[in-house]
Amino acid sequence: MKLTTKSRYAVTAMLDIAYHNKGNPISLPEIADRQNISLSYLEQLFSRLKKSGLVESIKGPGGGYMLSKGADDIVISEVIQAVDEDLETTACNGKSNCHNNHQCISHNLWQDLGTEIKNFLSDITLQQVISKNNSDIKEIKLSEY
Amino acid sequence: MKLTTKSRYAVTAMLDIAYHNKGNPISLPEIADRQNISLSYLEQLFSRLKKSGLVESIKGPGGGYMLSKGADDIVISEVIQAVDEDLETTACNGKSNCHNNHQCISHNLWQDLGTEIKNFLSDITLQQVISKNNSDIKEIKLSEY
DNA sequence: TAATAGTTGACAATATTACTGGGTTAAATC
DNA sequence: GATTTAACCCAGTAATATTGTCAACTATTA
Repeated sequence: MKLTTKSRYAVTAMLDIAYHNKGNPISLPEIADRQNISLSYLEQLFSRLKKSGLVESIKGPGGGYMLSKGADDIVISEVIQAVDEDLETTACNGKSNCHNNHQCISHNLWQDLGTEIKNFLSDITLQQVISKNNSDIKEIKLSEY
Repeated sequence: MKLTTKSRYAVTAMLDIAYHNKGNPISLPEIADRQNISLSYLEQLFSRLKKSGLVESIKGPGGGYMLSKGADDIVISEVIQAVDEDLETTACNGKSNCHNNHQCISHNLWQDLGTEIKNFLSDITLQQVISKNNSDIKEIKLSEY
């Protein structure tokens, strides 16, 4: 489970769709403008998101992308995995170049942590992030008065 | 808070030191061998880890690196930040190129999530990861008999 | 004191990844 | 049917990660 600007863009774009979705598809130029991500790059990301079955596309004017599941049915980790395709294998996974036990143990150390991070991101849906943000906004608005 | 192979190497190396530390310093060639990381790269990473005050070095034969604090006093997030130096600013942070509210909201969406991830990694110490792993090992050894 | 094992730093070279730009195809509207 | 809008595809460039090499410098040990 890597976590780079690439995955951030992907998650941000997915959040953008979930947030602005009113039943109609959202076009990439829209997202590119709102999120300051280059259109070309978004296209590449969405190519992967589509392959992973997270979004559906409609061509032509008025077209764009829609979530293929509900926003409360898509977790952050699957968005990240869709664009990263990283199997995250450590060098010592049953291979012969494992000299001793210590090496295996050290490798396991990270894997444990990696699993925890993944579990964490598997517990958060797009909808949860949006809802949390909306309540923050409400608080801000309230405090203005 | 980025999370790349680079930060994984740094965390793994720190875990390696914490795990093998018996009061004596651990040399980078040892770690490079155990973790299959190139020595050059480790040197670069530890240059940063030292600048951040996470490790201390002893030169000469028998030398190497030691944790400058206890393993239960070093959290994962500070290791990652030491090698990544990433301020992680979104494009719309009080800048003038924020066209509308929607853009700000979308940017905030990620920042909320990023904060949660960081908090999560700030709650885990090196020692916790190692202890968890040790108990796993005990279970494995028990099941062998 | 000489030799050795180790850290430290600088730098170049390469491999990988992030990102950009230009064209093609499909659908909708005029 | 021409034009527009948007997805889609492919090549190129820029940035970053990773490895390699060389040269000090430092402490240990013989």
